[in-house]
Amino acid sequence: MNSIRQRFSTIRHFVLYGVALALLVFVLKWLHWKFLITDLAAELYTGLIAVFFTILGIWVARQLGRSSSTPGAAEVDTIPLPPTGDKINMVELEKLQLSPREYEVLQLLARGYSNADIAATLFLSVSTVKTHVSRIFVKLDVKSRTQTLEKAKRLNIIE
Amino acid sequence: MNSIRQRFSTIRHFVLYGVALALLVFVLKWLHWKFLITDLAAELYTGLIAVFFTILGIWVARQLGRSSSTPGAAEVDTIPLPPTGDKINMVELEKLQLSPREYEVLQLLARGYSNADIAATLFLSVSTVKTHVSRIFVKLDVKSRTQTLEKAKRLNIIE
DNA sequence: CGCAGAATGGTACCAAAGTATGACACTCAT
DNA sequence: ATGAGTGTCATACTTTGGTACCATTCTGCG
Repeated sequence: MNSIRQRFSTIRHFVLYGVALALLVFVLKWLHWKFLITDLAAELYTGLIAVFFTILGIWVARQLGRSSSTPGAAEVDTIPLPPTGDKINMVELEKLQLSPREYEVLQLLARGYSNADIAATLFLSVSTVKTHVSRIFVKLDVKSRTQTLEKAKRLNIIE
Repeated sequence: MNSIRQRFSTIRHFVLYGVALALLVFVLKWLHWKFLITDLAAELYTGLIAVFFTILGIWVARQLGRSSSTPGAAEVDTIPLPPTGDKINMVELEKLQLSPREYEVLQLLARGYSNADIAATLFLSVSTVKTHVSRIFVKLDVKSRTQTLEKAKRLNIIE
């Protein structure tokens, strides 16, 4: 519950969601009108709705997935992590006191992402990524991203 | 694309996907017929398609989400993950055609060593280490040491 | 309300990583 | 002996990573 509230707590998210919904209604109305004119549009109608809602579903899943992958979030909202082989060491993870955002960055870091990659993925500036990464270094007591990877792998705090 | 293939590699996935598609076609056909009878069904038609594809989108996202990582280079791996335990995957290791010295460097690299660290450990100059590392990058098809670590971990070619 | 903490972003600067290219010596098999 | 492969090292250059310091905005809490 908290994580959902947290996700949509910023104004930006509300605006984005609103715009998306408005766009959806608009497209549906337009398609509906178009649909009444010619029968050929029926297939197009179906197809477009399918594509739109598939993308919407992906987006929803990603939104939910983000909040479910944060540490310290005691309650996970309905969506459990997909069956991963080895479990993440939550004990060690809690010890590090990483913020949710920092853990997100850490996960991308562990996949070999560059700062620019992380920035692009999370829609951040490189500056912000650097800030997060630096804080991660302090909390993990390491001096480089390769050491971070090694330690994260050793502590088993990433999938 | 390859990650998708990887996801659908098991027979169970094929069966599930086939059943889902068959069900979809059936429902669509039925709804289409129903639609010709009464105009009220149009809204239901749209709604059901929307719900179905939203769920499909969520499913797709969750299938792709946890394993597909596309850093800047946008290169995809064809290698199926070997479910080996702790032993080093000699098969993959041989494929890479790393020279003995290169493998030595790789092992230190995987421990989070900097180029200077590696040079000091192996009694080499930093230049030499850089050369080795560059060749490792080419053979592993990566662009940075963090990507190297990630891939080496995934291929299970280091301890 | 005011404050702490999280998240974001910026500038400036230095260190490290990475690329490109060339060179030299050694081994080993054809 | 010749060429391929390896290992070594160098210079010059570009890119990325990392640190330090500061500012702004938003949220949660007492």
